[in-house]
Amino acid sequence: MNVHSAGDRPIATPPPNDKRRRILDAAVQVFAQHGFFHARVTDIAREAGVADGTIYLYFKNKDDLLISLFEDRMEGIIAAFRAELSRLEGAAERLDKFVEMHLGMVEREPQLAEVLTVELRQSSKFMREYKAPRFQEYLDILAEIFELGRRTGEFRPDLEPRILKRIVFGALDEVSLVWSSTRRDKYALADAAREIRNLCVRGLMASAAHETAQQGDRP
Amino acid sequence: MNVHSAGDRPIATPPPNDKRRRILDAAVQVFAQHGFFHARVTDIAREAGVADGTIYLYFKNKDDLLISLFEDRMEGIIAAFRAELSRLEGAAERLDKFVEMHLGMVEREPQLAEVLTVELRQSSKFMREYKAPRFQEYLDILAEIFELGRRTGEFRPDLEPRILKRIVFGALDEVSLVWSSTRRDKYALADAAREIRNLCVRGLMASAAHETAQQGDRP
Amino acid sequence: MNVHSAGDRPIATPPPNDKRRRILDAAVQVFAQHGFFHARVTDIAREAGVADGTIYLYFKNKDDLLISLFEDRMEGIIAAFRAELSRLEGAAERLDKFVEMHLGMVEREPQLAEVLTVELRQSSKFMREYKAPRFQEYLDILAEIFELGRRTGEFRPDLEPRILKRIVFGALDEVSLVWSSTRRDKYALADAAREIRNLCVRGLMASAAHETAQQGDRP
Amino acid sequence: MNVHSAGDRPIATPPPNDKRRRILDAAVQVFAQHGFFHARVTDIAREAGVADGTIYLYFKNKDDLLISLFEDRMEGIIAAFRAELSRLEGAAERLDKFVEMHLGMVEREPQLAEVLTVELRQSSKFMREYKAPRFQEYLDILAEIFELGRRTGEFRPDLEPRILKRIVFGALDEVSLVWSSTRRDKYALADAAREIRNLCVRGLMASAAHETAQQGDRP
DNA sequence: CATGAATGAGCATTCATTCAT
DNA sequence: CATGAATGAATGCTCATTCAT
Repeated sequence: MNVHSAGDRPIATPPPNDKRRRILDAAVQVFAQHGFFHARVTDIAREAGVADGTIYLYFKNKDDLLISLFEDRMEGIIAAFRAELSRLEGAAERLDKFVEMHLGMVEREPQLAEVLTVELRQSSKFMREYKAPRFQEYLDILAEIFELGRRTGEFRPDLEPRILKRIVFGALDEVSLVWSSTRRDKYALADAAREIRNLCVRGLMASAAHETAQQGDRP
Repeated sequence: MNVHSAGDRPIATPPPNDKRRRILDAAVQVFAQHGFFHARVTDIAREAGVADGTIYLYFKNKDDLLISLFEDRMEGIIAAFRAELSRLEGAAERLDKFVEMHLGMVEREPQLAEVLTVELRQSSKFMREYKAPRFQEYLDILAEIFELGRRTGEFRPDLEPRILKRIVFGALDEVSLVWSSTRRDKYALADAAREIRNLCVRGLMASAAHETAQQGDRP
Repeated sequence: MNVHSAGDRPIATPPPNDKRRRILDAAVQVFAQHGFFHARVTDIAREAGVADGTIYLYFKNKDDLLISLFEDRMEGIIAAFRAELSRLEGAAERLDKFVEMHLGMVEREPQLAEVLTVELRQSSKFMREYKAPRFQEYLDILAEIFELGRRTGEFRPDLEPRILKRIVFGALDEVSLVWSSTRRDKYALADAAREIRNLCVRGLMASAAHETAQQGDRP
Repeated sequence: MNVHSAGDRPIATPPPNDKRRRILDAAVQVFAQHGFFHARVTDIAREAGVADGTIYLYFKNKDDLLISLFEDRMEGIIAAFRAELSRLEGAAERLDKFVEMHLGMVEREPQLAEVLTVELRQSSKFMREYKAPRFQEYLDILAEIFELGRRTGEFRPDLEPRILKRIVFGALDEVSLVWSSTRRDKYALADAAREIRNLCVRGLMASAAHETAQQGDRP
């Protein structure tokens, strides 16, 4: 990302926190491949090209490594999402973009997606205290979209952003999980995106039926 | 369930497969409390009131215990769902019922719900081969509802049951997870049910906006 | 062996101690196949066609089963050896016969031979107290042959039966072990018998060399 | 052995592979005392003054520890034997030396002898694949002696080194086993050595009988 | 800062033995 | 006598974490 700054200093100077980054990158790979519990710290160290002990210079313990990984990656993702969304006006447009970006990320970095998705869940079991603030923030982007839509009258006034953010995230998450675990052979993520968008915009009911559905389509 | 028949036989008759059932019940508790990985076989044994070794008379190993638990419970759930749903006509009604039953189960047996939901995911990480056939069957109930709706014209003709079943399940699952992990203080599951139903029936858009939203917004 | 007596009683009457014998037979098979330590009592029970617990009606424990097996089989062997040897006059003839019978037994019942040979050794490690009286008796048959030869002047007067019995048994045992573990492909037991006999009768030295070897070498 | 060189270097220099050697030394003691199966890895660790886990840094598992122990010790023994034997001319002299060295080793290191002898046998039961190459090499030293004697005409031309090496090893082994397990009270190993030597040189037959049997050189 | 050898707590699993039927 | 389900003590091995260099 900060590629341009590279020329400013002698090339020999390693980027600050080179090791930390390499460890995090390695952790993504290893956690994604074996799952958090079966991942060995040694394997992460080897993958990162550092000694086992080095990991403990940057992270308190294995749990902390997962948490840090999560926070670190989410920070970037949240920033990117906010930047992109801020350029759009309507709530519907933004929701579309959110869905597109979420699934795009899954498609581009399936390993990362798997860690953020699957491993987070199980970790919440044993890290009861960890509230995953970045995850909340991520969800809040969604909530804000719903708020916006409600405020501007674009969306129904009776919708509950607090709940809807979970619903939409859950849908995205499940769809991503299937896609990445089945090695993308079942359906394209683009199809999933369209289906989610359709559900949000039109619901499930047959087009004409909509308004009429409530009153008169069964004579 | 068979409460009435209880009086018919001598009380002394021990329930068939008493031990197996007690172990499974104990496993639900212990897995839910500590998570699969942190759950100790010894704890399950103690909770079940049997010796450690007894567990291995009924299950191949700890993994098999989780899988068996999953299959066993899902079987009952699937049967109950099918029975209930078969009494309803419309796809929309059935979908409503499905949502209601899923969340009702979560509310009644949060521990079981957590195991079926959270632990299954992580287990799929390390039990790559386990395809969770009962879970597929459960999802298929959803898919069948969408098929039905599409066929009868009740639902949009362009919806994809294969994807939608994942979307709706993901939504239900996420909503359940939050509810059970936050100890129900955020919102009632009934609210979540209503929100999901609304999303399915009406989508997100403001009532009038619908058709117009697509064309009218961009003159 | 006692086949003739079978007709004397109703066929239905099972031979006394039928179970005990079946268990011992099974133990030979299972011990030979897996070794004493890796042999499971359950496997012996299955092979014998009895329940696990039944074994403990006839034997104190797994160790006792091995010991009993040993005593039981050795008893028969010793009796047979004594009977056969008593019909021969000379010590050399008897030694020949002993070698022939020992290796013959190995050839006919390799499984039994393996248990008596290999498993006994390791058991002596952990059953420090067990003196294997039948084994001593077996060795004594050999010692008696040497005694006889010494007394009659057939053998050298300076030989030590106490030690020679071990030497000859060790030779037989090792040769048997190799033969049975290599699945008889290296050499025939008959060759080994001849070699042992030659060693005893002629020693290793070239025929003429004998006396001269002792004096002529050191002038 | 390298006692003199001790003064040459700073005492602080730790022997290379200190831990590995200590573990092997400890294993000899513990295996000899309890037998392979009853020996606990924990006990070996304590005896070696290392942690349990340390053993697994040097050896794959308990089996591998036994095998490594065997290979390691045999290597030294084989080298020492070859060195010593190469200084002797005749086959008979070499055979004498072999017997002397084998029993000398048993006398000096009874624990090691017991492990190499007893535990190897039982291990071959469960480590079917392990061919004990060093043991073969050890036996081959014997075979070579017989070959030499046969070639030079010192020994009978009809002897079979392949079989005789087993016979002599078996004799030595059995004699050693008894000596070490009876805590040397029965006979001195020197007696056993003499007895084996006599058997090889003169056979068992009374002197007169001997030559007369063949030709009659004693009036 | 970095290393990686050493640590040792922790746990799933086995299997000889028992005993209620 | 016979059964075989149940027991629970016993142990090999793993791997997160430390710390001397």
